[in-house]
Amino acid sequence: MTQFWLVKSEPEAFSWDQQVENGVEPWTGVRNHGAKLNLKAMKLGDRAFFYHSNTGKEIVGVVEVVREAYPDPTAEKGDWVSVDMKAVAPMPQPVTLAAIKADPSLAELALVRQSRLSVMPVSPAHWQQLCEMGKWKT
DNA sequence: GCCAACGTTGGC
DNA sequence: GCCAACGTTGGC
Repeated sequence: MTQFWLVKSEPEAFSWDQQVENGVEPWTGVRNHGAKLNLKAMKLGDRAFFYHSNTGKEIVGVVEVVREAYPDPTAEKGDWVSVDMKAVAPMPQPVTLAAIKADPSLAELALVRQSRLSVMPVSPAHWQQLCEMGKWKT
């Protein structure tokens, strides 16, 4: 069964434009145990919102998992993992954090509740709602 | 094993 | 630039 996620990146470090340009890109550098567990739970074909933190603060696109968890090549020690993500398409209309926070039905979203978590699950209901807000065409 | 100090992330 | 949240480190 396909699951849904949200991954964050500071656009100064790695932006949606770079993801689109590269096509498939390893998602490395996660150094938080909660986020690591989420990476490990990702399956081929799962989709994730690509969120720009810090600058932008909005969901800008959708990516798909094309390789499941493997040891993070950028980790010098510890058993951190990476997955490979492929750009699917940009959000026709980016969904801002402000819009998410303004909607009471999204108050349970981990993005709102745990602002520091960089990889988090999104429930199917929330996924659908966020897609509608972003004018996502399925 | 507890807890204070400190560092990092991310929103404002 | 500030501050809240929270993870990590180190003394006891």
